[in-house]
Amino acid sequence: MTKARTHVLEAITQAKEPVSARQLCEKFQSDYDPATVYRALHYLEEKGRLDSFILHCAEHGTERYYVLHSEEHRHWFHCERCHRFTDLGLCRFDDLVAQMSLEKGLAITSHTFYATGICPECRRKM
Amino acid sequence: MTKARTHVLEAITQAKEPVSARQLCEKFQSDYDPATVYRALHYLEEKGRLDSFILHCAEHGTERYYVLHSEEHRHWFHCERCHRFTDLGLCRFDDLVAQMSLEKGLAITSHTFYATGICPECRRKM
DNA sequence: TATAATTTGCAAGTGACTTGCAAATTATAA
DNA sequence: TTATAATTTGCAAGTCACTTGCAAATTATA
Repeated sequence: MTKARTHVLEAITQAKEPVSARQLCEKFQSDYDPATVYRALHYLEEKGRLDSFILHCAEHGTERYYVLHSEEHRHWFHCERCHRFTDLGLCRFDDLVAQMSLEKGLAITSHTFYATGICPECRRKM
Repeated sequence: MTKARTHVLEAITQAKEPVSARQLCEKFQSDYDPATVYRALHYLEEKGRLDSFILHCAEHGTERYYVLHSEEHRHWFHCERCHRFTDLGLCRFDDLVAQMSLEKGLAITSHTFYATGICPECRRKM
């Protein structure tokens, strides 16, 4: 592991919620080139240390977010105000997805789910 | 309605499955500038005639897809081989989403769901 | 250590849009 | 129906989130 990769992994470990590539590029802008950050993310995901997903939000556009890899499949809520994520826990859609799969004869290998709205903290401030 | 907007809306109506902006730009490349196609899509969505969502697939990257607007919230399956969509029917996640919302005190205003894998036609050809 | 293999920074390139602006359409008024 | 006002279009350039080529700098292996 090189310094860049170690630092990127540490940043994501400490975040405890999904972090976008752009956030990491900003955080490390005085240490590493964006290309290095992106390459570190690819490397870490390829090595199974990170998971990622793409989410679109009106304010930040379409970005890829990274979390530490886990065997368990989780879903996230994204706050439209503060842009922080809330863990929605382990996936509870497996039965419904299996049912859809059966109904249409599909071989569903993965699914994407996320919820958006306002988190409790932001609601309090409204 | 101008000609461009009418033609874009017709193309989406005939497709009966989500169509990407890029597909429409290609279809109309000899008739309209891509900027016009994009502007027509914004106009039609703004006027409530279209709904859209963003989906990322390995082969086509991240693109916005458009369908005719409907009051009912539906979800789609995207085939990784032929890139066609299969309608998964009306949303069945409302109860689960409400439950997540309650558990975490979130004001969930929308959610995104899509499944990916191989459709029956592509599976037959494997 | 010396040498081989890998990674990094920089700059340029991509893909999916987005925007400024003048010309062409379309809508409204007379 | 035509004059005028408002909107839309095409073109070219710009933006944003990456991606890539290549030589220099690191890191790994002998």
